[in-house]
Amino acid sequence: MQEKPTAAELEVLAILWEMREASVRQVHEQLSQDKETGYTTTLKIMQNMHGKGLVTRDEKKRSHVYAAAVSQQDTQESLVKTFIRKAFGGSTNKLVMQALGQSEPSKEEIEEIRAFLDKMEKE
Amino acid sequence: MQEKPTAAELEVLAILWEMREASVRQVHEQLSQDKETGYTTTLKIMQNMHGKGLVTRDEKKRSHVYAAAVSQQDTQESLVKTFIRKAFGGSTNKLVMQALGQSEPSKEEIEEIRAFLDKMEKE
DNA sequence: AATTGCCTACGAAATAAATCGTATACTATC
DNA sequence: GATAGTATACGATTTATTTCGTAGGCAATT
Repeated sequence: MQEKPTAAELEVLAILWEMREASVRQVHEQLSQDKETGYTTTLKIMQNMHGKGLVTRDEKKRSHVYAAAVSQQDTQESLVKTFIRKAFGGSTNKLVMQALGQSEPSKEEIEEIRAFLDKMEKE
Repeated sequence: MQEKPTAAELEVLAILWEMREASVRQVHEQLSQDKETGYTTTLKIMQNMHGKGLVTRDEKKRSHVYAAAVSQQDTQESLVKTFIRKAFGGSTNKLVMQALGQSEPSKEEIEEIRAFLDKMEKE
């Protein structure tokens, strides 16, 4: 089973899922649009992630090329599972209703959920 | 705005929301059903929470009586908001579908969500 | 009044996570 | 081949969180 990413690691994963692959420099440039942070901090986090197996890296080039080693799907699944357990006593429906209730969804978004429910029910 | 509870603090809050009010001893007995932990650890966490304003306490009795000072609703709202932003790039629908998709909801649970959507749409 | 048991307070240690300074290496260009 | 620019490695520091030992107080029982 994969190691659970920390908050900082998750930010890096989000960027890698988006870009498919990237150097530390590229990731850092993305990151620093949102927050003030040093280059070596980003580097260290990505090195840690490599140690944990959360990312792969290609060391052929001088500046290593990183890519996510865990899928967004699997990671989100694991995060949601933990979150439901810790914050909603294990009730998925409570989380879902809380989330929908506070988000003021548009008609289209509501329709999307309905369609999803219909599809689930068929299986 | 309320301080965001840490993981350990959230466990205590969950118990206080359930019990309405409780001594450290009572909370600790609940907690230690799930995990091995020392009494003074629970005590310290609850003292910290008092310092942060997450709980109130009545010191009249020798063993103080604690109660949650933040509502379950508000706390979950804030946790969900942060979680959607960090783990789902801000998309409530993605979270909702991920959660439903992995939970194998029963017919009743699906109906509950449908009813909730209907109700939301009316408002 | 001494003993026992349970309580709070408090500081400090242990653990986890994030941050960054500095050393060192590679590469292109002058 | 010296210099400038950019890379990685790595240890140390900082910050946040969790854990718990120990001291001192109060109250019931002997």
